[in-house]
Amino acid sequence: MNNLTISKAAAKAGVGVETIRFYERKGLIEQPPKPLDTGFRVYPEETVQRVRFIRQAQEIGFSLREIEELLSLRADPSADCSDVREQATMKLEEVNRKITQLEEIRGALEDLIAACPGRGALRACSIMDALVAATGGTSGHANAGHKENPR
Amino acid sequence: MNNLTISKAAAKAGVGVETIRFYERKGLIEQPPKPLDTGFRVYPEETVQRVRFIRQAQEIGFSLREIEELLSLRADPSADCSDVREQATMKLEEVNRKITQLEEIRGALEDLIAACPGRGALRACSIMDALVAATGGTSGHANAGHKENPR
DNA sequence: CTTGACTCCGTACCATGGTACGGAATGTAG
DNA sequence: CTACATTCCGTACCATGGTACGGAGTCAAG
Repeated sequence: MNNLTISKAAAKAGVGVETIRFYERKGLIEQPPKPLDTGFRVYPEETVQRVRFIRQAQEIGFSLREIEELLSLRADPSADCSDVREQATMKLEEVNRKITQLEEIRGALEDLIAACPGRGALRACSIMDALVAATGGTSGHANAGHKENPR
Repeated sequence: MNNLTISKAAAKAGVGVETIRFYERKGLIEQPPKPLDTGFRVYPEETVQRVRFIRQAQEIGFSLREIEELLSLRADPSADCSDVREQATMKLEEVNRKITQLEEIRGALEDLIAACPGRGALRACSIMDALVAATGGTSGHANAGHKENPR
């Protein structure tokens, strides 16, 4: 039986049955038709892919609404390209912003790790210190070393 | 008066007063003591920084609990360095995973944008198509990098 | 000293993203 | 054919992350 029933599709996508149904209700994935003769639906592989994508996108801070927007972007030659293009460009900018923020945090974590066993424990004692040092904190106390990057 | 009352601190951090209080209750930021003579609390600049950090971290998919963990990581020379180091390393790996996922989505968006006005509309018609093309689709997940589409 | 804005604190309510429950129909193994 | 699992569907409940409300105190201006 290669037929993906809902529980098999869910298992393959790494979620529970209820989650699949929930996404169907929300319109994030489409509910396959019920084979008229019998009662149980059969899910295509694509659904599994979509669910996996949804979970990935959630992990990096997209809401289900935003994910729906991402998924509905299609470069259909018959559709209005300039519209799709614009939307995709906006999403792309958002993605780039997120990457930038993550890279800042990455830098701070690296500073923290570097500062830790090195006995010279005066610099970058916390994430906040590392970030303030890196971004040139607006006021108050500041500066310990890392790359300069004043805004 | 340079004294940050709660509403000024909130405005400076770009959130509402209630959000500040909510974070206090959750222990994400500390509540400044009430100056005994008078009734209103005064917030240090650091609180503004922290709140901004919290919001940034939320945008990239960290929960408040995780953010608290991030914020409590301190390379205090008197603390157990190997513990801090381990935790920070785990967070770092998580951050790197997120960056990788974002880069995948970025690649897919770029493919989509590239496919759009170029009338050769056969490749990368949607995010899912672009991702499937990039990662080699069917069940396993594999290499990143988004050129090529062995259809 | 009154007025209006702001603070403090507790409690209530809200949206998002699920998870659980229960009864009826269906499918599949022995 | 019987038993047990699975599906289907609706409704209820849950945790997270806030937002709103209301009463009482406080502060600053006029």
